[in-house]
Amino acid sequence: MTYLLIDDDQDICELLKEYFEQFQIKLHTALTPSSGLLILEEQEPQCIILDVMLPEMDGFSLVKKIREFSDIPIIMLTARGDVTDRIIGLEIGADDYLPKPFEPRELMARCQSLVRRINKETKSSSSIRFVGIEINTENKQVYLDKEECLLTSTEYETLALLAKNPGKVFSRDDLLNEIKGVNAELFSRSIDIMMSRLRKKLKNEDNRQYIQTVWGRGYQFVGEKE
Amino acid sequence: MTYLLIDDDQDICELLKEYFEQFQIKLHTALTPSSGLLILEEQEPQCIILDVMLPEMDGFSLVKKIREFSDIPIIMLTARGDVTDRIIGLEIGADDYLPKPFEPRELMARCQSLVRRINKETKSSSSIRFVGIEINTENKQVYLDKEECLLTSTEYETLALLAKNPGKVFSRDDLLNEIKGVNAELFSRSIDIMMSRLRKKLKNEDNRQYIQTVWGRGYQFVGEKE
DNA sequence: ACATATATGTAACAAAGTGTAACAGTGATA
DNA sequence: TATCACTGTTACACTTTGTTACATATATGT
Repeated sequence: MTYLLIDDDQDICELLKEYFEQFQIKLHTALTPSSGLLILEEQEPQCIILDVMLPEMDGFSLVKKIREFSDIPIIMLTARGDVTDRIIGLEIGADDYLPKPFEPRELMARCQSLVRRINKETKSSSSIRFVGIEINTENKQVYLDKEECLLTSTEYETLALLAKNPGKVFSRDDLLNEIKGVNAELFSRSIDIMMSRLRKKLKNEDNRQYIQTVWGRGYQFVGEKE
Repeated sequence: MTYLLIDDDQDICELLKEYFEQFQIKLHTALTPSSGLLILEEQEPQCIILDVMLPEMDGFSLVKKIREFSDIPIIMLTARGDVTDRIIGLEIGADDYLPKPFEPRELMARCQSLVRRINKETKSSSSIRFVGIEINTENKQVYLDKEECLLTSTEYETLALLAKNPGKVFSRDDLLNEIKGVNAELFSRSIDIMMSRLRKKLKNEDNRQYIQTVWGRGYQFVGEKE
């Protein structure tokens, strides 16, 4: 678990860092929005805690900026009693707020509640599900419209890798490295052949295409979330 | 939009019912947990607002009960300043709380924030829709008057980029950078050709032009919102 | 109005990337 | 050994994309 706190009060940063550590949560802290954005990119935290009053840029603008590229849960720290602040924050895209001063325990509870909810929505169980397909990563079986679909191990690994990152484009290199482990020869068509075989097996009645070619770049998984 | 309020204070129920109506939100109200559960089953609201103090059964037990069969967003109304109440609520599975007394506008903002988040996570609007065209960004398919329109990956990416920013003009540079990633050579006509091909494929019966040339500057998407 | 320079639309061609059938090699198993 | 499932190679057809070339459209100066 990694969270990010953006607050210009060094004392609060230190305090919360220690408090969160007790619960095995790594709390990265940033005193300015710009350094916060950097950490956000590098560490990919599960949750952001944000003070409304910040140097450089106020908290609302920062929320807007983050929302341009990420759906990460955001909790804002506002001045007590300032209702409009809280409403604006929520309307802009924050997920929660906490009036200052607050108890660390409450902040923790709110973070965990948010993160739990998001995690449940996204991954949760050991199955990756999209409309018409279920990929059980535990016993490595694939179901097409509830029908079991028999894949070879390579086919399964490839599909699972793609489906874990829907929309992400994997080059043939990436795939060879991820699946075969080593960097095999690049001028091989083996990936193409495997994709062809995989696609043939994944044909269901809707004629849905789960694996899509991105010309000149590789392959990607596409599917509608259930 | 349908929400459910469970509160034994008849006045608050009436007040909020009227307030929410202004925003085209149907607020069902229940004075007791048992009747609340009934409504929950029948109406399938998108969000539940719950008073902590209730007859029959306290709010926390009710949250637990609801959580046994549903992940619906729950907002709890607590007595002001009672931190433990709020923490317990969150830990048990509520998604948010609001201390009494509260402003209706804030309650509304919190509800909408929660519902928006859930909808984004699950299904809902992963499609960009305009009159006569639908761009499903999840499975990357385009429909013209409900008819599937087969685009190549470059064509799709270009269309999606333009349609995500209707009215915004993209220069050929912008497009090359966004689609190809790098800043390819500028004196190429490849974008023009692709637009030509894309336009040809996007011809529907109305002869609507979704992609418009902005002379000397680039291209933009135009479409009527449904 | 006209000429000129510059932008854009698109057909036709060329180059590169991809799909897949058919065959071949590999290793496991009986 | 024979069999079988799995994976990779070759070969060829097809798709996607970019280039050239020319027609057309727009802006600007005289």
